[in-house]
Amino acid sequence: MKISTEMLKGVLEGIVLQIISGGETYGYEITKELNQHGFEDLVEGTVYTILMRLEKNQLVTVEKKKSTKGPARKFYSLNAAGQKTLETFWQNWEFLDQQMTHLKEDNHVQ
Amino acid sequence: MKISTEMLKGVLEGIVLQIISGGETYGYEITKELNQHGFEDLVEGTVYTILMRLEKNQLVTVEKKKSTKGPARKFYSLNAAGQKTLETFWQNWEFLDQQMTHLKEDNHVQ
DNA sequence: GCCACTACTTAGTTTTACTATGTAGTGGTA
DNA sequence: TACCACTACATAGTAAAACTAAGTAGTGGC
Repeated sequence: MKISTEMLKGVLEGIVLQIISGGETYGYEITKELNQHGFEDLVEGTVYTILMRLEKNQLVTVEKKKSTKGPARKFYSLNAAGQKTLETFWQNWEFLDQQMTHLKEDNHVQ
Repeated sequence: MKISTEMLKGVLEGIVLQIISGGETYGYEITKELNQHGFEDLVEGTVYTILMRLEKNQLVTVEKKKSTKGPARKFYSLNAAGQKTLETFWQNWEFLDQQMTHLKEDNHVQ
């Protein structure tokens, strides 16, 4: 099973924030992690554009570190604004989740 | 609480399908119903574009009926393809929901 | 006659993710 | 040492979906 790409809009940014909140990480690793957790078709390009957006919106701090396996990695961490945004994201998600549950149950005629 | 608009992309079409599956209805009514169920900021224009997409994609049948309160209403019903799409939508939603739950629990460091 | 409410339509914009491609560093191996 | 696989980041252009904003039109009440 894979997730329809349109359904991810507005959710993917929160997902990436959540992963970063679990500990300093970088784009390539985030992509691999998501690929192994249901987001099979997600490619690097998508993750990098999100990371750049997060940086532009000042939700993360970035630190470049050398790797033994390739080019230098850009490690991302959440700052206070990022934490706040993440909390708001989960509140929104939970609210939407509730509405969807109601919608399905209330409206289920059959 | 209102739902962030970006989070709705790809979800709203399923929501509208679900509402129609509960019984023949029309755009204006769907809008009002959603406005009263957490989707406060949703406006008619958005619903109508979705309805036209559903019609274009042949997921619904349309019947025009006179109203005593204004212009004629366009009543929508799901056809077989619409039912199928709705089922797939809920499967996708549930899968995403599960992934989100895992993501939040597995990754929750604090 | 005007207004509120009902009801549908649509052109243009914004946001977000995808497609596709490119650049570059490291280590293994033939 | 030349090549390849893998690691790692960047970005221009496109597509999809919802929003903004404005319009048209019918009905009944005051």
